[in-house]
Amino acid sequence: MRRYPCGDDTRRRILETAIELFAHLGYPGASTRTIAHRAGVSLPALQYYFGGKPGLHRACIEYITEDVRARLDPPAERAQRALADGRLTRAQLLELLRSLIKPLLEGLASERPQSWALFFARAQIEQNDALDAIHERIGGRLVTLLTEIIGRLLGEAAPPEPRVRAVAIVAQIMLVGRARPMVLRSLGWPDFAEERLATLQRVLWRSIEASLGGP
Amino acid sequence: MRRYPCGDDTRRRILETAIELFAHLGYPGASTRTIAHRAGVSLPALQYYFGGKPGLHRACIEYITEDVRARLDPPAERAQRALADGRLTRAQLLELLRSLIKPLLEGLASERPQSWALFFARAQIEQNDALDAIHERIGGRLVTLLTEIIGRLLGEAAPPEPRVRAVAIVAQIMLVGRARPMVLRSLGWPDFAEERLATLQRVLWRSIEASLGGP
DNA sequence: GTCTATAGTCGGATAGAC
DNA sequence: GTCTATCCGACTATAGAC
Repeated sequence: MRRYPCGDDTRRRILETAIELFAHLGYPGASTRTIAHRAGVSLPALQYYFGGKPGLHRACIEYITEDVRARLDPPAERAQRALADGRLTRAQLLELLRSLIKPLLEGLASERPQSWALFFARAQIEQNDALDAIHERIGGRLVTLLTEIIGRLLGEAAPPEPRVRAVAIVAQIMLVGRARPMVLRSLGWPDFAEERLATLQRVLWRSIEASLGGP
Repeated sequence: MRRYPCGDDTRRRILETAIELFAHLGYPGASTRTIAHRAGVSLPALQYYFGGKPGLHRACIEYITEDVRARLDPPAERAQRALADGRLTRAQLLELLRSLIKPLLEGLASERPQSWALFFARAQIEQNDALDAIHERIGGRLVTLLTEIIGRLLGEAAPPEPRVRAVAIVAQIMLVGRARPMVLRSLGWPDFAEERLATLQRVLWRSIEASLGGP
């Protein structure tokens, strides 16, 4: 773990600016000049802190995944313990499911200006390292947990079914972050302001619950 | 409607090459040089046929959306007529829903090499014209139809609910095309070869059906 | 109509002063 | 450690020959 004596918050500022610009302009479109300018540092500072453009991008991935992982970890551990403990009622299983889904939806939809979700979406399409990092730190564990819960909710079901359903549920939630403009257009909404987000959350949850056999 | 006396299939070849490269390298990453080279034409030919890089990209969008629209039109019109005709049983409504969803899934997942889906995904994030074209020619009508069908299936439900659910269903299906690498990794599948695609299709449909109250 | 050659712009990276 | 000034490569677009 390196220390950045004089530049710890400079580093932060560069990272957040870079995420914003990578998200809005794409990796090739966001020039190091623009990033440096908007972050209020000189061009060689990027070289100094991150070794170059690819290094900066990797650092952005780390910065984001680390944050999301931290937010997702507590409910994930709680769920894991509960599942290990033994028999759970249907209501308890649904509650576990909900506790895992809720922070994901909130985190993707409202917490950060939306740049994170866009960065996410772009990285997933453009870069392979990003995919690895996301899957390793977030996606893999989440899907495994959801699969376990769904498997119990569905009772006996052929092996791939719970996993496919878990992925489909994550997809429904991710769509808020990833396909935001398309979704807003289709819904005729201007944004995901609080009440609308709450509506979306409620409807999605009702749909998921129903797809698993109802409450 | 313009004619391209000597270059109609040249135009086609350029378009398909361009889609492939835009999809894999992104708009800024796919240089006109590379596109021209891979298509077996000279650099100025792109200028001649499409007026420049932006024009070429617009033409790609048109080429794809026109194809998808053509494939989606027959079931959409059939559904529209059926809905106008009057009372439909639950089974009939579900069958309509399925007839709209099926070509979408097949088209996105298998028909074209996957480049189309990637092009789609990129364009949706990067370009606004693409979003307009897609919504106008495909998404808007599809979501409206699904909303109508779902509204009837759900009986009385608050206004936004059927529409939100329609969008969520489209999202689940789109995920096959858009987040393909992520989905494959999460499922531990190498590809969407026939049996696996069929499994996916079956599970998704069962889940959708259940979320709307079962068969 | 289709090509070769080139102009003009902008990108990432670095050398060297402070 | 952080800056200014600069290099070199790659891109789009166009001018003009055939």
